[in-house]
Amino acid sequence: MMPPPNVTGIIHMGHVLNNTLQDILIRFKRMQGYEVLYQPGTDHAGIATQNVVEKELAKQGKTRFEVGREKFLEYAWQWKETYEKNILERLKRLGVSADWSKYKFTLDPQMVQAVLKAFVSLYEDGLIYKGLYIINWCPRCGTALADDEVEHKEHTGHLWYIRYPLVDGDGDIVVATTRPETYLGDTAVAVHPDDPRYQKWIGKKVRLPLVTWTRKGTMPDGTEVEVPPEIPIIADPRVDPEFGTGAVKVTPAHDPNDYEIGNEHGLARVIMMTKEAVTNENAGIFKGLDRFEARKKVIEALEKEGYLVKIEDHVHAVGHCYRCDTVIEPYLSEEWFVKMKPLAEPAIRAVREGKIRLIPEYANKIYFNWLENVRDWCISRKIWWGHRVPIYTCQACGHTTASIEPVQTCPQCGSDQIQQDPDVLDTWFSSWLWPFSTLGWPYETRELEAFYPTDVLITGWDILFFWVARMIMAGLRFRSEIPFHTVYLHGIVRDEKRRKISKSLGNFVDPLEYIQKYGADGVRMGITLVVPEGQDIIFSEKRIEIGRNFATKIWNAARFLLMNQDLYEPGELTVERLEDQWIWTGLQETIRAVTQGLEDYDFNTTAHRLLQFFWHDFCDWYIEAIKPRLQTGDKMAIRIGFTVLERLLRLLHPFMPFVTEEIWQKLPNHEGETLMRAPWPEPTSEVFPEAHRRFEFLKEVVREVREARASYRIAPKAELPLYFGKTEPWVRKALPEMLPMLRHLAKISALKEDEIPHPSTAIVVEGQEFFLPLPGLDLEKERARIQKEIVQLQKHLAKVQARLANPDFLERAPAEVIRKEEEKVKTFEEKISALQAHLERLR
RNA sequence: GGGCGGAUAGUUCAGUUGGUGAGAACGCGUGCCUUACAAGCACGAGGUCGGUGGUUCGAAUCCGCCUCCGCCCA
Repeated sequence: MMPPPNVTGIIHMGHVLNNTLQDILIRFKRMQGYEVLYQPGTDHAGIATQNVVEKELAKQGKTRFEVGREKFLEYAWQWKETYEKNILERLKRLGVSADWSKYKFTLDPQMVQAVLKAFVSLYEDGLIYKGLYIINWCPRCGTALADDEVEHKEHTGHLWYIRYPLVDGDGDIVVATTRPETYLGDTAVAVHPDDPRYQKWIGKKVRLPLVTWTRKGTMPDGTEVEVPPEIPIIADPRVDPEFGTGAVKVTPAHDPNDYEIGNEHGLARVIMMTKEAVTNENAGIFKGLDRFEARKKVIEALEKEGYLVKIEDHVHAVGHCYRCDTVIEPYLSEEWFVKMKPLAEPAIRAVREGKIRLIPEYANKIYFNWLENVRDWCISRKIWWGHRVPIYTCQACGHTTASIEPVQTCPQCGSDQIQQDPDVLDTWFSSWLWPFSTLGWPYETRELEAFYPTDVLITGWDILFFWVARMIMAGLRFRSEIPFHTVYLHGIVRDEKRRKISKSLGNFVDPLEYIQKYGADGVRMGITLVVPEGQDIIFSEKRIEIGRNFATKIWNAARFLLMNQDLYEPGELTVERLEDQWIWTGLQETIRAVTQGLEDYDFNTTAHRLLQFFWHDFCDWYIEAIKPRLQTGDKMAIRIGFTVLERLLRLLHPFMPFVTEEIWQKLPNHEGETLMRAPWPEPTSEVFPEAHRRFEFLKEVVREVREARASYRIAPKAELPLYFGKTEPWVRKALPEMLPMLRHLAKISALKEDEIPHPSTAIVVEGQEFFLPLPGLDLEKERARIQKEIVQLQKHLAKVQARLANPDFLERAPAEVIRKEEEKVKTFEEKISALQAHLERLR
């Protein structure tokens, strides 16, 4: 199931990451033979889309109110068509193998039915209610936001200390506030009940400075009242005595905390600004000012009249609209809410009981922490683009109905004066139904039967609460079943400076550009190679360069083998030679590890493992090792080469579908029509651990020879003989067979026995001794080098010996560990004595 | 204020249940156009594993405290 991108805009690297991971899983499962459904779609993104369309209109000098609701929605649909095309094109270019015939948009007629059904059902169950509450109001978007749509940012502001004179008698009380302008809406001053400083003040009254007019307010029970400038001092335990002076102003209509306090103490709510954040009648002489302007004017006036005691710098969190970044105004407004407690409990249980697994595991804690403290969900938005609230109110008798079908006549009084609620629903109110609405719900379809519950959700951390938690609630509520058994959460894609990607920062790059420059495979592999589990991704173009380079490497390796295609004849594999047994064994391990890695959602490690094996085992060693055989027309070498390549292409296909398919089509030994549907490889039991070990030994010898050649500046093309020193019989038997390989890989001309060349350098691998003759060797330098190495080895040896000399270690460490340590001693000692012997020889 | 992460090579990150002589990629240095690949090949340099105390025969790994960074919720 694809998390639907917002149809508002263009997709970015976050979507690329998200869809790449999903597609890897989908292709993997498809090759394993499962019937897979990769369900695509897009989201109408209410506020976001409304914003961009409004901006478009503004360019033409119009507002949405001038064009009207119907016309505005036409514009919005046009917008959707354009961007939808744009998004789908990019996903397809990335190679996303979704079932495009099942594409859904959250405002499709059937999706609308789903929303209506969900709303009415919750309403009838008493879980949806309307109320006048403090909500987060975005004055720019002109709508309420849910709590989690507000972004809190640290902001260095001020703490203003204002003096409120006592009504009876002398003296005054000083309150500290971060939002002085709202004092015009104050209806009390509160102190902590135990605060000794203010005991005698409780119950008295103070007068709001400069306020000479009567303000209009509403009591918690709804009755309208006139509020005088004289306000009471009350005691409430919510007041923090440490904050400011310990006395705070109470503004129930403009602060969520004060709202609570006001309810408890029966305080009036005085709204002092409009929904556009401009001061209203209640602001008296300050009426008609923008909120920030009002703050300035209020401060000026208070200071002039001597009511301002002092100003301090103060850092505090300020809420911002997550869509337009405007400062949020806590505001009293009539909105629709969903009761969350009854929905949250089953959702908590599903995860706690392990029915749903969150990856990474620590996401559980965050999930529980949020759900256990969840607050009711404000779902109405005062915008037009979205699912309209299906509430119908009779203008005649006031009866309200929630209905799926439009209501024409009032079921109570029969009047046809019916008005539908003008608000639309929060976008997430449609997306939380996504796992089953995309399968046809509220209708019982074949898809719903076959694919619900779904299996895996892959999505970003940032929408764990917005979306994931709510989908779990909705699934359990409306389908009585969890929506998916696994949720994989990935991080946010950031730039090199760890900033979020956004157009306004100028660090946004259209993924299409990357795809054009590095190929879809390069982009996919590049991002997979850098995605850590659960953490943010630091992305830079360099990363996909690696993916692109790997794709090129695959292509070149395949090209090389195909160059030798003439040698190929189909037939049984005879895996006999050391290098063949080595690569074959490695392949089986790789198949096992990749399969397991994908089963475990370990994308990053698996991608690295594949790259490592293909590039640094298959290309760097195996292909190089068989080159001499190919020159002599060895048919088994090419047969095994193609077989290994063919298996690797299958393993790589989920990650890099394009190159792998292209090469696979060219291979002489592929079976079937398309790699996409080729069966996933199974490891065979035929492995050769002993051969594997010996080839690793050979590699080490080659590396040591190369190192010696490099450090003594032997001409790259000059061939040297390699002399056996003290070696075990198998080495003397195996290496002559390997001579063509040694010649090709290490420029060894011949293997010689039973004599030690002089001067020469010693090579000791696993206790086996070799000598490389170096005619012009600087004996002094060489001795110094060997001496240095001996000292190093002795240091390590001493450490291990000390460990073995410790009786506690011998007594308590497991036998296996002790054995390993003893082996180390042997290896070190062997190497040291070999080097010392060589040192003698160089005298 | 509450919750959750992170700190390992110049950079981005791996390091399974404690048993390593601490790894990779990029970057850096040196040498190579070796008839698949310079988007490449070979070789190399580079780390007191944030600090501190503890548990242990043994700690990058487990526990306590501290410092710094990030995220989420109030």
